[in-house]
Amino acid sequence: MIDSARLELRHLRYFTVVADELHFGRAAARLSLSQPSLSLQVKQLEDILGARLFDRHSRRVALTDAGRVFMESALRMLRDVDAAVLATQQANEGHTGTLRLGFGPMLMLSSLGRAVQTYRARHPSVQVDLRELPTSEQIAAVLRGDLDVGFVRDAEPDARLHVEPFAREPLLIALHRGHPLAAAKRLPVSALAREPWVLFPRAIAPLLHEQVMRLCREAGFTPDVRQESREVYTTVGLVGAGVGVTIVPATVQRMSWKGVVYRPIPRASVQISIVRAIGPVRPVVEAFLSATHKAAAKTMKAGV
Amino acid sequence: MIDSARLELRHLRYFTVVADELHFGRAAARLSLSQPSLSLQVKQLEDILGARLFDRHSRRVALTDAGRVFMESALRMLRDVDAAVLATQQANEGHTGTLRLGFGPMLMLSSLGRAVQTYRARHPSVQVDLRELPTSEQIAAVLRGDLDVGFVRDAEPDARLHVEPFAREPLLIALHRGHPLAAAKRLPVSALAREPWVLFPRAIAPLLHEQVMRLCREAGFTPDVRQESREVYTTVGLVGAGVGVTIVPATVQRMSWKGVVYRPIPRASVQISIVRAIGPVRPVVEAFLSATHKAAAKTMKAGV
DNA sequence: TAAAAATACTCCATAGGTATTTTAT
DNA sequence: ATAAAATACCTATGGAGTATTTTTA
Repeated sequence: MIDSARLELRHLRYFTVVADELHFGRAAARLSLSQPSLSLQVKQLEDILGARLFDRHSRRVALTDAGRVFMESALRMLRDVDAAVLATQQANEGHTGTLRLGFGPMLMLSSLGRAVQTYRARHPSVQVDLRELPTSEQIAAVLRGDLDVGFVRDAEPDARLHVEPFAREPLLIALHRGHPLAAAKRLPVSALAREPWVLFPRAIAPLLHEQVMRLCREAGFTPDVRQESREVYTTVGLVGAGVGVTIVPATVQRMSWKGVVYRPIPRASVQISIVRAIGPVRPVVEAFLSATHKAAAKTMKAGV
Repeated sequence: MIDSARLELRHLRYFTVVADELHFGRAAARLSLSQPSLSLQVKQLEDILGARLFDRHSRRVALTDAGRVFMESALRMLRDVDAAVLATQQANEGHTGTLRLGFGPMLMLSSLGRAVQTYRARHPSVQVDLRELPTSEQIAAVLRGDLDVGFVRDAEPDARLHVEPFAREPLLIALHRGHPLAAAKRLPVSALAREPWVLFPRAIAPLLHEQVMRLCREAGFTPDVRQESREVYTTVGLVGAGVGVTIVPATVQRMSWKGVVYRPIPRASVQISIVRAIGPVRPVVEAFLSATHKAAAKTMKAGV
């Protein structure tokens, strides 16, 4: 007689109050229920369990041994129910869960890093997985569903993706400190026309690559790329070694590499975009995005 | 909106199947339910929780983060429910709980001890509390509800108590091994007429005391009690020290005291009774009593 | 005798059914 | 075009109410 399928939380709620009051009348009042209805439900519970839970003497109600055992379980289960409801609501509001973020080279050293730190502090129950990846890999991961959000420097329009601006990052000329041009505080891009260049391959970040090319074109030359390098770290290393000059996003400055100096390029900046798959957004992601947008607005105002 | 009071186990049962199948139609079939009814109940659950649990695409159903969180809790709670029902039934059938037994001096060394050992082995989840107490204290404890069952050697009729026979215990003459009478293998009670006696006070066990007196009366004398002693252990010790002779229940022989010898008294025995409060009997007690009666019947047959 | 639970009934809220529509692939 | 969930509407089980009886201290 595995009749426990008929058991409902209602039975537990009623039972615990009766067990607490040891008086059907008072218990019924506490439950805003009539005494006969309550008696019936308790009786039904005893029937389902196949166990008597109360000893009814007309002047006194007492728990049986089985009743005491069931009372312990019932109280724990009702507590668990509340906890489960709460946990579910927390998850629904994006306060718990896992957030998988991708970001382009060194972007964690930019304002994005501060935004993530703030978010983590305010959502300690969210596990944030961070992965530094080139644009193409971020986009592939986002499309596969392996990544919730990507922060990329050169988002191309894509029908399968939702792209929105996050921040702008100035571009800088990077050159060896011992280089004759390093003497000047301000340096036009045109000054780099005759210099050997170090640059990442186009495939790594097509839009950024295009932008660098445009800057050169506007300065009246095509850069003489002597050395390609897939990693910014390597690129800057090569500049520091005097192999050539290059143009990098401003955040790279944070990694103050010995022997490399940076010079601003007025009005030249790259767009950092937030990339995610179209369609429904998980609550954790939703919460992160809204927090991030607020942070972005703040840094905008602060002018950083 | 603490609407979780509307939550029922039905919701959990339905939800877990849908979450398992990720298909409302198949889940409904597994639950022997129509698809619309199931959809409605799941919707109601989502309303109660204030959280969406499934992402419904017309060809595919997927759990949300909140749904995954709730699924874990729901499965655990349903397991707990079954466990609670089982534990309650176990308690109801007397397989768990606490059994508080009282017993007269040394009775654990008699067949009662074996009965208790057997019961413990067969009911390992029952906690058996044992207390050696004189008759009067056992009766008081049983009446207070501090003791479930008492095993006493001299149960007087009492309207507030339920008394039934458990076993009979022969009576023995106890005397010092160096005593001249110790030479005889068989010894009539009348031989003790001129001897000094050691005996417990009447209040300790009125019926047993009365029985000893009757045996002496039938042998034609009144015992000359030189020393009273409340504890059997002490009484036997005094006999061993040569202070006097006495009559004791046979179980006392088990404690083979140096210098004390025992001689049978034909046809003289004391009734060991099971004493408990009238009224409903807890399942553990019920199970113990029926086991004990079986054990008693067996030792009867075996003639021990 | 009186307090308290159990019975006997009535009612309606809602779980569940059937038929159909909507939706997204 | 079709599979699958949602919607609309209906039915009936059973939870809850009122009135009353039964029980035992």
